[in-house]
Amino acid sequence: MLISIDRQSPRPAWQQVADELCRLVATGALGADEQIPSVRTLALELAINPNTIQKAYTSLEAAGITYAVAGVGRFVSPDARGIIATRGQERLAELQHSMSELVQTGITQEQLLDTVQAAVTKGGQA
Amino acid sequence: MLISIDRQSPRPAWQQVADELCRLVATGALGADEQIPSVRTLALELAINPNTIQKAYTSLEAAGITYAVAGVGRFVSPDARGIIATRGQERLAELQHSMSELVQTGITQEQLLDTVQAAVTKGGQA
Amino acid sequence: MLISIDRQSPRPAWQQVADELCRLVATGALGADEQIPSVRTLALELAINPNTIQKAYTSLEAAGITYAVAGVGRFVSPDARGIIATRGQERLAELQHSMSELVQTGITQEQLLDTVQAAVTKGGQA
Amino acid sequence: MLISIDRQSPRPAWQQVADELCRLVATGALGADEQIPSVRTLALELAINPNTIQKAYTSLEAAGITYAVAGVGRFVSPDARGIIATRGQERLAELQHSMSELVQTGITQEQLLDTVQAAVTKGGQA
DNA sequence: GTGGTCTAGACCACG
DNA sequence: GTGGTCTAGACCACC
Repeated sequence: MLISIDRQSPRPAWQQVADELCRLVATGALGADEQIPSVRTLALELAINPNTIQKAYTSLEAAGITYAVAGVGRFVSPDARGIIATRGQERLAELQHSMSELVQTGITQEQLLDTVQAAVTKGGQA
Repeated sequence: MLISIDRQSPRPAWQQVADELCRLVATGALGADEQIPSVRTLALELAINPNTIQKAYTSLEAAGITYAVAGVGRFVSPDARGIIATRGQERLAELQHSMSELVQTGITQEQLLDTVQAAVTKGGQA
Repeated sequence: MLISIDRQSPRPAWQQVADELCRLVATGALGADEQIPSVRTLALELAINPNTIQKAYTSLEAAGITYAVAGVGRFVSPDARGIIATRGQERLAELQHSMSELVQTGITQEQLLDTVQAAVTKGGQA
Repeated sequence: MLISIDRQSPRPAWQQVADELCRLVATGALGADEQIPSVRTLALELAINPNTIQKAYTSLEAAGITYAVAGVGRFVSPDARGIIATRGQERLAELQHSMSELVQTGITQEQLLDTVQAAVTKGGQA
């Protein structure tokens, strides 16, 4: 379970956990109906409070990305990838907003294109 | 002064105020050594507590973007634009990170380039 | 925690608190990633308003000397000592300026050297 | 009247004016019983509020460094240099305190001695 | 009038 | 429990 969180990040820990799980699903490391670690297990592994994992799992379930089977465990929803893809479109819209702000402060189109290029190269490798 | 803040936003009010001031400086609406509204004036105008404005102004001064003259007022620092430009570069690095994450979830390079195009168009008009 | 502030001093309380923390880091009493007292705890101990401590801590964080983990606490930044050392160099430059002014009013080099000697003796003991 | 003040300095303007006059007396540019500029004149020259000059002059008179002759003007006291020299001793004590603090943060005696050397050289030239 | 500091008390998110 | 934000109102120094 290649999950890691940054405790110094301003981003809440529970959100980082949820994001990481989404990433594993998006990259195919976690397939449909595959089981994800229990709250207790993941809490021990990441050395953070179980409540934090619980909150992350609750948000994932609310979004329809996972489903729980009482007494058995949690599993990746069949349509998880679709939901995550939709979220990606929303984040893209936010990115556009950030970029247009940067343009106003003097960032050129060329710099943005270079950044895209670097991001694609970096993201493709990983 | 063309400053407005969104009280619904999760972003702290004081940060929004600071951002708006930065924007005015970046776009050239506020030049070097130009006076900015007093704490009380802006507080009245935006209908928020003076301490919140004070916090915004303190952060700007800590960043070297403005300077205060006791009993007189606050002014835009001569090297404010340079500092803001530097910040832009840092935000660009963060954007790259976000983009590489999106690439992993299936966003294509073409979609990113379209987003850049839209952002430049939108940012250039404003 | 061996922190004490002088309420009579013209120096703001929040700055005194920040200075004391820096001193503890500089002397090694507080090591990297070590936790510092919570806002409320220190406020009770020093019998001043929590907001004043908060202001001190915010300034330390802005300077990169500490970092906060939401819901957990504040910790000494790994490069805190380096930052404090840099600040020391800046204060040294200010001291030089003060000294050259004193020289103009008739203070001799010998008197300055005696002062340095006394300061080193005093500072070394503490 | 080689007087200049720094409006961006955290040091109050009236104190800067008083300091500058002290400096002129200490260096001998202004001799005993010599007349100093009127409040109005100096205010115009420095382009600052007359009240500020007034405050500076009041503090100088309270310290016995100048004396006023009603309807005529203000003049340097005969014992002005002595008073300023005494003040220098007090500032020296403050400097010692600052230096001992710096020593605690890791500044070495050698660095301090170098600083003294530089200050003497710089102050002697001026 | 200006900025700066401090107090008191409230609310929220995070863990 | 932690830190972060916001409000309300007070006092001070400076110009």
